[in-house]
Amino acid sequence: MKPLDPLLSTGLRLGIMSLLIKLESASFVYLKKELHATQGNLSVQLDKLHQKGYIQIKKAFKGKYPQTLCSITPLGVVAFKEHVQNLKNYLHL
Amino acid sequence: MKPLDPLLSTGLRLGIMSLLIKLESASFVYLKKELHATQGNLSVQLDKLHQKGYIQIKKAFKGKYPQTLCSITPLGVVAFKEHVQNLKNYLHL
DNA sequence: TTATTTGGTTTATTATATAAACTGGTTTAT
DNA sequence: ATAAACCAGTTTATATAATAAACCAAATAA
Repeated sequence: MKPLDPLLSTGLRLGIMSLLIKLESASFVYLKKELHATQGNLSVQLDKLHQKGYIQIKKAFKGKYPQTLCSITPLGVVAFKEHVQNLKNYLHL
Repeated sequence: MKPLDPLLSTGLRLGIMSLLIKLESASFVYLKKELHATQGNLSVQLDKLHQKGYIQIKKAFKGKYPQTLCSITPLGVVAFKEHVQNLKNYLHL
């Protein structure tokens, strides 16, 4: 039984990665609504994923409002897929 | 996306449940070796699973040494299976 | 113009995980 | 017989993480 990546073990961070691997890009606001997350928590968890190089963050403006756009990195894709493979051993799938 | 059960999100606790749902009974020592866990950590995590009613703990003696035997409860089985179903949405399985 | 809303970040609090130290007893070596 | 090492854990302390609360800056509405 291989140890699991703690960065992908919490619901919120796994949710972020789960969405980003499908969508390839999502805004802060979208993630917040989709994952029922608070702003503060989402901000912090995005930061952690970013610091580990799992996601990329681009800041821009949508009209007059700021917008934070997130996308998964190649490293993030690998980490997510490995995590899924690993989890299968735990879940008996 | 339903929120995930935090009690089943960490590697060690998920590992414990994963083994117990297969074996229906395992000793402290066996779990420790199988999951590469420290005694202290394993002790604490078993307690948490027990307090939530996910596992049962029996203390006995094996020869002259004490032995802690763990088994999953019906509630634990349900929780584990629901967690697996939930996770599938995150993992795209 | 002063509230309220949007889109966040930062800081503080709470909870969690892990490691270190301790307990209680057994076996082995001296 | 006594000390040292080992077995099977628990308790406590410390480090890390998750969450909530407070804050910031600008835009819009009343």
